[in-house]
Amino acid sequence: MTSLPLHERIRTDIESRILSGELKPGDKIPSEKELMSRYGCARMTVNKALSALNAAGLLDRRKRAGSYVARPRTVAMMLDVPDLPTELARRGQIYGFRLLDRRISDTRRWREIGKKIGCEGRVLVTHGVHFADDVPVAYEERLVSLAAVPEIESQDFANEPPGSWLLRHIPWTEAENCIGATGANAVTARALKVSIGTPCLSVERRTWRAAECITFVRQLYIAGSYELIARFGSTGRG
Amino acid sequence: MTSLPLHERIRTDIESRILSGELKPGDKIPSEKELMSRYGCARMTVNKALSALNAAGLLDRRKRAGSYVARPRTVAMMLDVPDLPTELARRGQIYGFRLLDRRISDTRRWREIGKKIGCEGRVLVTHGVHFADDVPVAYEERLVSLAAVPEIESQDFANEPPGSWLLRHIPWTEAENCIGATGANAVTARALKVSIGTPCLSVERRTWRAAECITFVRQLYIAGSYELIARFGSTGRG
DNA sequence: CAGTGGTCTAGACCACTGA
DNA sequence: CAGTGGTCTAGACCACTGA
Repeated sequence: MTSLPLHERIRTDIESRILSGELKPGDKIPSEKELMSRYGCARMTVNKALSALNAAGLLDRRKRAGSYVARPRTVAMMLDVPDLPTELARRGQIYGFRLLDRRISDTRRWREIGKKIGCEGRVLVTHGVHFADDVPVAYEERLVSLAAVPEIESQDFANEPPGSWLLRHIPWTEAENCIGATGANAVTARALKVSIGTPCLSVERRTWRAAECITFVRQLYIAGSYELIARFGSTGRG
Repeated sequence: MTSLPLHERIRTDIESRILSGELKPGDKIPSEKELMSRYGCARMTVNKALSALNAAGLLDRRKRAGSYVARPRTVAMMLDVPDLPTELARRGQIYGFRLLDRRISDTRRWREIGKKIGCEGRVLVTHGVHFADDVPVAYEERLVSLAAVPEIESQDFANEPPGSWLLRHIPWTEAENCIGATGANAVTARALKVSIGTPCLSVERRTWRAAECITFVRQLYIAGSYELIARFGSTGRG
């Protein structure tokens, strides 16, 4: 039981009153001045605690009016998007990747490539299959902007799939995932060694670094082989 | 061009050097003392900027050693989990719900119910179908703990599906989603008016309020009818 | 106009930990 | 042991905005 810093104790104190329902949405929180005297500390310390609760979406703070318990919003959950090799290693399975196809395209010739990745220029296009213990689990199509990541042109992905290479080398600032379901088509069914129409979890992700698009990836996971976990909760401060 | 607070300017200044690649993973950031004199400000101001970058995962800070540009990590994304009626209204579609089945079970008799919801006692069990413009989009099985939500026993869900009723009445503090794909079975295929084996997006969610389990829901969305969006980015501070 | 939160200062003490 | 970051203080000025 290591003693928490004071601003953390103030934060969790108020947080637990909100989560327990003792403080309801719309209720007023005491002003910083009042909390100063209640906790016997400087205003900066109270401010740090309330600012954190504000950033976490639990409080609405307005000048002159004060701090109020926020109404619950359209809830956003934390979705863990692990690297597949890392995830399989955690499960004790052996990861493998087979590159099926690797070429360089140009969005000026192939319009649909530009639509997928969302930018113009030369693009590295790869297709491959992820394996767990030599059994196919996912088919992957990936586009990488060579304007943003010129170094990737010299990679052969013999030891490491493109996604893991990117994760290790290229910092990114924004990403968007689109998650759905689909049936395997002729190409993906053959690559995954399943029959056409087999249900698959589809994850499409676009990644940017400071407004410059880096990569688009579409992964198809055979139903049952892989699941995404999303959590919401006060315990999520790893 | 409203002038940003100083700590924000320091933050974005360093952030942009990291994102541009000028500062690479592992590079050392000047100490707070040095940044104080460089920006001509107090240490608290520099600290606020660096702490924010640390919280955002862009810096690793260690005592005595200093602050270093972090290696990009496996990142957790924000997953929007909207209420289905709300989401369809946003798209301009008419929402409908048909209750297929409603009964009360007890986990002491039906063990598999207790395993799903993760608690003991009397449980309201419903099955239903969500419609968009009178077309089925999702099949739903829901369990609600009557110990946690006794009021729900008197609801008939004629005007509102159980999920929306819960969202409006019961605050929750923790939730876990499990997202996968599956093929429709005989029961769900008939309810959704699709053929058996049709790919579906499966979303299972358990919800708790301060360690007390509230509800378990499993929804099957017909492939293509619904997608989940998850985002990550510095712009996500709505 | 008066109370609130946002920001900032110029100090301070401390725990930690790598040189 | 010396430099670093974590925390905290006791002030201050200010912009904002609802009573």
